[in-house]
Amino acid sequence: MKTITTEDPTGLAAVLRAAAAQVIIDKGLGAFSIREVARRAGVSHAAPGYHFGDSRGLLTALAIEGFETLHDEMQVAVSGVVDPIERLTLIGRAYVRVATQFPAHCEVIFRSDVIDAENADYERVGLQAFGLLEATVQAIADAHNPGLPVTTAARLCWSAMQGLVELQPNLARLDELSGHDTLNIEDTAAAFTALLVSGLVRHPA
Amino acid sequence: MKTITTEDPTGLAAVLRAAAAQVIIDKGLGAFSIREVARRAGVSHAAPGYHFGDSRGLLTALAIEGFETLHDEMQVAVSGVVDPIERLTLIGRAYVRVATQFPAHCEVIFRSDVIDAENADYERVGLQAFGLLEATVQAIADAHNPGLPVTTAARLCWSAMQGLVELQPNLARLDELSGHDTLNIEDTAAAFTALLVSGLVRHPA
DNA sequence: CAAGAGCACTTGACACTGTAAAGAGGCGCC
DNA sequence: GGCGCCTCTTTACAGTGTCAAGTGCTCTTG
Repeated sequence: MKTITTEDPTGLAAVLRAAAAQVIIDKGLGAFSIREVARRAGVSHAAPGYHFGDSRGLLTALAIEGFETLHDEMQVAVSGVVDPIERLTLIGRAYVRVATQFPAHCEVIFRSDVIDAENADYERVGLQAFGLLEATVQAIADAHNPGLPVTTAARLCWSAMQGLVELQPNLARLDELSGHDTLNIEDTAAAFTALLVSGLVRHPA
Repeated sequence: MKTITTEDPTGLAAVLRAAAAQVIIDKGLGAFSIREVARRAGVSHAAPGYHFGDSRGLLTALAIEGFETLHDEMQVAVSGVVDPIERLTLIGRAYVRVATQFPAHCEVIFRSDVIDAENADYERVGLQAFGLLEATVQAIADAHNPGLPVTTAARLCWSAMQGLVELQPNLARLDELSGHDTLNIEDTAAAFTALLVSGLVRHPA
């Protein structure tokens, strides 16, 4: 289990990843610059190239770290919890929490225009993380709805959480314009999960 | 009603927008270059700067066009349909259809790192598009579930669709790896809507 | 212990980028 | 006719990604 290095990373590669994340946070992915990363790490402008090939390689490494953290945090969040619906809720919360805590990593995860989405490690950790979610949805199906199309449902849950993460700035702005105060993103995720579980339509009891 | 100019745009600004979209499609947003846009439009490299200020301005213009098209297409899709659930399904289909048809525009819509998300027109057309969705969810609540938290539900729907659009390449790759064939994205959107409406859990009848 | 090999970088170079400033040409209007 | 504006072009410059070559350092091997 390897997560994002937050304190005193050893090895230049880890230092560079951390610096890259910070650059994305400070200047945005659109203004990301590999030379700026090198500058912050206190090394020559070509050092990142040695470790990661090119900027795509560096960002891919970040995406992999992000997926790993996502998987680990979701795993930790559900440990000891048996009720599958509760597990799904905790997974959703963990998802958006990681996205909030490591915005740079999560911003890069699905941006196939700047990362190498066919990287073997990327695919492996991605599958691993998605597998965790799918197993939980499967457990819900087993317990409450045998006819549920599990794969589709799991993809819907993932889409909803990723969509929430992406839309978050716009939703916050929406709240700002309309006056009501913004709901915590983790609570929004929990509210989404509740709706996903029970549906938009009230069924006859 | 103004949509994306697909044939013979008049005026350099429109030509530049169209060229920009094509550059994003061909080289990806990560490799987007304003000079390349100018080259394709057959003008000097500084011409886009005159019309849009900087690259952020150009991409913001694209995002606005995207929101407008989204709104118009969703509107057209539901015209004449009264059943709110059917309307929601059609809106979802329209959403992913537009995203497929104009990938460059939709790729840029929520990327606040490369666009100016506080642009007044951007906010206006965004609100307009979201309003259409929210009204439909409200109609569902009125007809089938008065207790539904409409705003949250509408945001969930939007998140799910945007998430689907973003995850689409990964989902397709997932299918590829596991053998089954990929479902059409529009059909996936419809399946998502069906699940959103009825929920993950089967309720006692 | 000296020679070599390989690793982890640095230096230098090049083509390309975004953006600002100044220039140029055409057009309508007083 | 001259003036000013609108629309673009030219010129310039600092910054960028990436490649090739160079540099020191360590570790191995004879």
